[in-house]
Amino acid sequence: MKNILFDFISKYVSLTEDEKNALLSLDLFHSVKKGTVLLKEGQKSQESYFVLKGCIRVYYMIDGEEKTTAFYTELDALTPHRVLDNAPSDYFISCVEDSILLVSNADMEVEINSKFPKFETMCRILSEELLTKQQIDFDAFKTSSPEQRYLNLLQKRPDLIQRVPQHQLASYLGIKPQSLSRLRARIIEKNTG
Amino acid sequence: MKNILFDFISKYVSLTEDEKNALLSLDLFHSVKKGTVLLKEGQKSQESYFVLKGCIRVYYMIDGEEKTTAFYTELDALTPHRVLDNAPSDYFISCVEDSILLVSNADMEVEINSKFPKFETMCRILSEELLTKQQIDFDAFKTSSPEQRYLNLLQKRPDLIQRVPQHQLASYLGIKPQSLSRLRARIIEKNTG
DNA sequence: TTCATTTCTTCACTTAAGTGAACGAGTTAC
DNA sequence: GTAACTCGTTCACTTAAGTGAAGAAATGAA
Repeated sequence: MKNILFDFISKYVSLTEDEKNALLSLDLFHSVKKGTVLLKEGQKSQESYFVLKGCIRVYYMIDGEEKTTAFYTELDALTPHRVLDNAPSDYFISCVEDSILLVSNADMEVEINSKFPKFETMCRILSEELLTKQQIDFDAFKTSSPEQRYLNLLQKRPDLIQRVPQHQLASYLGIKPQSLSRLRARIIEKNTG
Repeated sequence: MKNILFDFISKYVSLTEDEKNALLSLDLFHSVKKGTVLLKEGQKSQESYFVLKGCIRVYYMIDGEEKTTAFYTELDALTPHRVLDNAPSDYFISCVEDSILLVSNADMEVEINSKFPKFETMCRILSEELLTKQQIDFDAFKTSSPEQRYLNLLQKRPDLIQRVPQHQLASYLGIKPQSLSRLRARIIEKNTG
């Protein structure tokens, strides 16, 4: 697990042994069971998550229905956006699979940033990358139909289709589970006959 | 115009007269006619835009159809995301109305940032704000139907509905102009009885 | 002004997603 | 082991968006 983390960081900044040890001393690693809810609607989100292994999910509860808006898998970082304005969350975060997460809170970030300015640099770069990815994903979603979104997902994140329940995948694509079933049948139909 | 800019900046950092003059000496202000295309698909985008007056629009050309993904109006900032990885743009930016824009390029930003570190601070805060807004908008889009999106737009940006052509608005909502007409008729029907 | 173009709406028809119900295949709990 | 639940699929029906055509209104250009 340590290696996964340090390999990831090394893409952005290089760390000394001291810095690595300082990071490890913070007790960042957490094992989380499938189904665990990390953040509930109404709570003030204090923590950021980095996925080392497994999958976590963001969803809203609207008219009694879950609406999934994002999945985070290996090497994805999730900083709840309400952290900034400190308003209570209007969504949930939960664990799709048994996962190993790196969990940090604001205090830890202040501590590590003050000791090692490198981390701030890395965070800035990461947040710019995130913004770019976000914009590209948003544009792709807006400019395509549910079927195109599904085919796109099949290309870009084929693992998700295997590891995530269909009804969560459906709402991520902006449709109902029944429609996803139909849509899949339609695609198979096209390719077979 | 100058005042609009400095009032905006003062929300983030306070500037000395020297700094204000340095900014003004850069010749940032540009008047742009309605219909002008600021960036074409295939070009490498070098410029960032800040809208002082008017409205600009981002759109993709897919199968010969324009798909509008964003409108930027007074006090909105648009930094084309491909700037970061320097790949050619896959979208267009054009002027919806006669507008007054603040246009900057990478060279200017380097110059002003090196002279006045305050600007870098402001840019970091702005980019965090932008990421948060983006995430909220994306979630709202994903979790709602075209009709809900239209009603939401009516609440949040009623001016857009007046100043933007319906067919651009329609593609922004993810539907065809005919469907937007129908949708509007349906809403009026409901409210009338 | 006049002609042409763009823009918006309406209509009839097609296609795909929403809804509610039902069923079988797993899973989980007791 | 069995009952309860979850999950995915299918079906029939409803609703809303896509499509192509047509026409009225507004806009722009010669």
